[in-house]
Amino acid sequence: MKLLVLDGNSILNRAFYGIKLLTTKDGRYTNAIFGFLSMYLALRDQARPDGIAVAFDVKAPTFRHEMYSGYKSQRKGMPPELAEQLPVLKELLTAMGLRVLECPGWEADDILGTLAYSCADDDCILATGDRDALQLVSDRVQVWLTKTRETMRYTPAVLQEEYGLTPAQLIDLKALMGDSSDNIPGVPGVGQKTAQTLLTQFGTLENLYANLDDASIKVGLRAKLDSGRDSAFMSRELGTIAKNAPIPCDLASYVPQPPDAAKVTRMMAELEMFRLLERLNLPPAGAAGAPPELSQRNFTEQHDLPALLARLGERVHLTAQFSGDLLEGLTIAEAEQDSLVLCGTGGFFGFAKTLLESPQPIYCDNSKALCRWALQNGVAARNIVFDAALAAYLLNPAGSGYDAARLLQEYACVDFTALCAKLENLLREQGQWALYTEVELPLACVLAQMELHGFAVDAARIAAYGDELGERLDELTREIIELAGGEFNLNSPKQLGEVLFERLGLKPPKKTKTGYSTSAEVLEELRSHHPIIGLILDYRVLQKLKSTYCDGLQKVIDADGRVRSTLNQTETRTGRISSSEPNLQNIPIRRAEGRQLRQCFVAAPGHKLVMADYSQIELRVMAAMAQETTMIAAFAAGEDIHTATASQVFGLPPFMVLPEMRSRAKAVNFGIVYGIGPFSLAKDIGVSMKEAKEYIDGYFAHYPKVQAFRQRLIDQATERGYAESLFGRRRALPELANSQRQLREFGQRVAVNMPVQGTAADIIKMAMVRVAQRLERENLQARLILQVHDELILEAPAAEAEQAAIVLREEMQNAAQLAVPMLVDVKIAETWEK
DNA sequence: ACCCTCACG
DNA sequence: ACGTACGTGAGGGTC
Repeated sequence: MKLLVLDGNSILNRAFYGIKLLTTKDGRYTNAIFGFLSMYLALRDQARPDGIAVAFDVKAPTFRHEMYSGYKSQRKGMPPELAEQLPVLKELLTAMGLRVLECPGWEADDILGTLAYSCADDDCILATGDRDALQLVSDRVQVWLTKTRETMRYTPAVLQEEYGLTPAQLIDLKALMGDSSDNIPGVPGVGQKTAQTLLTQFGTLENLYANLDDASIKVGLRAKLDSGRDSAFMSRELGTIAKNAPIPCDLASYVPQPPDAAKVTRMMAELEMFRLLERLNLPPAGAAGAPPELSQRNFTEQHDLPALLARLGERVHLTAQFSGDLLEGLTIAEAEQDSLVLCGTGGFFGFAKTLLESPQPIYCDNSKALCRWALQNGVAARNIVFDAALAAYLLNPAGSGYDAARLLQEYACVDFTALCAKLENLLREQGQWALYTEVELPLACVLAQMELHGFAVDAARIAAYGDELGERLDELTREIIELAGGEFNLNSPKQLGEVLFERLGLKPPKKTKTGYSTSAEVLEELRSHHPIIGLILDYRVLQKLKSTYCDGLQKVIDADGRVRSTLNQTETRTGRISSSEPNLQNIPIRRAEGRQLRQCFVAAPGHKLVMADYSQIELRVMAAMAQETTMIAAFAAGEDIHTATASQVFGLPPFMVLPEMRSRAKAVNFGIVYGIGPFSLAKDIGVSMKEAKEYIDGYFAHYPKVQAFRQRLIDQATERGYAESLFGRRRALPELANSQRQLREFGQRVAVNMPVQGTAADIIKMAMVRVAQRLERENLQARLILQVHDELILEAPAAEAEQAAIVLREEMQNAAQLAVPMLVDVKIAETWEK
């Protein structure tokens, strides 16, 4: 049998802090209960257990308090908003027929441990938000670590991969590190990295201490370990989860009882959780009908593919289920019928390959993931003709998610086949079909290839730079604390604000919603008032570089020395691509200190980076769309557009434009695209609002078509309810009809900005598709590896670099024919910095 | 989750 | 009186 055990307190806590505080009409807090139940339902559906137990802590002291008087002594009680939800949840779970376990003198952890231990011949899943439970993992026991967004499933193999340790060694790991939240002492100054290395080398705490004189342990570390010996062993005892809590170990007694439907319904109605009530499969409380769902038949055995394909007819509609890079299942939809779910059992790979390579057009819901899988597995998936997520994104880029289940509800379709048909019709009706088939759909496969290819990094150099920053930060921290006259956490804006504006008595120039602002802008104003300010500004810069870039990047370097970002195609409201985990679109460049990081992004041995960026793409797009002849002429003549603008606005010939004038004109040029006003322009370039207004007026006087264009965009968007790029990308703008002036004005700025930013996004996307196609056509080895909004980076064998540069330039310049030339700067180098 | 801050285009 | 320039993602702190 399979047992699911939930760590009630841990999951409730996650839910409470992970979800915004909500109250019912009569003022009862429900967020934690809601979050808990959502998580429970998700866990139940994924685990499909036979038995379920929910374990809670009780307030009474435990055996750990007897062992160690300081144990959790500083722990704060739970906030009242959470405390009031706890008894309600327990009552509800009991009414649902679930076994709620509490055991005075024992923590919920120990109940988990005991049940896991009881499952000698059964499968057990422990669901908790607490990493401590990982020590319980075994061949039969999985720990599902619930984070707010996702659940990580831990098996011994996953543990080995992540920590390089066995479950039992995790106890020793914690013993060395200590646990400040439990107030458990470890060896002071030993961090996770050090502890991991020691345990990998020595296996256990005992063995480590038996070999403390081993030459591989540095002197300082040895002294730390030696003086922390008692703490470490004490900590291990406290951190070991018990397996003998006095609870029933008869697993059959955990099979859920029939729920008290009336009581559950009443309680859930009082908590105003009607949707969740439906998901519990109890009689509904009177409200709303259930959303349409795919009903499914499960097929785990191998199938007769030709017969299936024949039955499906011309088109194959499928949704794919991935677990990381692993294709776990394919759900094949048949119109007006139940869907077929095929899972990864024997013969599944061959089945999936044949299906994806079959000549029938494939309609899917995540073509990028499918392309990735195909590329990784030597499968030629050339027939993907439709991606529901991409279609829905083009129809509405402001959606909160584009998975098939969500879209089925949103578009009120009975099955995936119907959904695809509906989305296709809408795209055609709205004139977005070309953008869809010629840009977004082929781009998905290009992005898949880019994600897989990754960007090579010089790991040693990142590490060395991180260390250097660490030393400089330590030094700065010392100086700042000394000037501040006492310890505080200078990563905390709240504490920093208190130090600056209360302890040191500086005048706060600006407040945020929640307190004093300590942004760089504010600090810059205060720079001359106290020597600490300059140091804090320096600290901020270095801290950002170290934490986000040095430390952050090092965490995600793959074994082959490359970083692989996720390139999100359905994320932004303007049509841009975004990059995450890691974000490679915001690697520093503007300051010298940050630019060093770009030197860490390199071409693989024997290769070169070929980098190209569009010069002023958004301004060119705007000039072309506005048909502003003066500006178009300046671009056509190859003039420096900021100097040309300054020359217009200041009424001087270009050679008389001073650097100051050019930089002001540049600020106006940028600002115009964002719908800037005098206030912000004044702030940006440090002039009076009056002067800023004169610049803007002067700008429009010399570029009247730009002003007319802006007005036209606003009028059109207001009339139609959406803004639109040159190639038909849309963004709905309900803000334009809002009664609040502030929101309306925001809508107007977006109505101007989106068509410009969106058109630029369209163009570089077209370029990416063209580049990828041409590289393939010309049998070049060069590959796209990154896009940064107006920049494309290729990695090419050194011998191919020149040719790749030509391809890149031509395809980018010719991606779209506008009334202005698209100028592209191309560079070939070893690193991203040059 | 949300805020603040800051990195990029 | 209030807010005031678009689009992102990540880290750290706090609730």
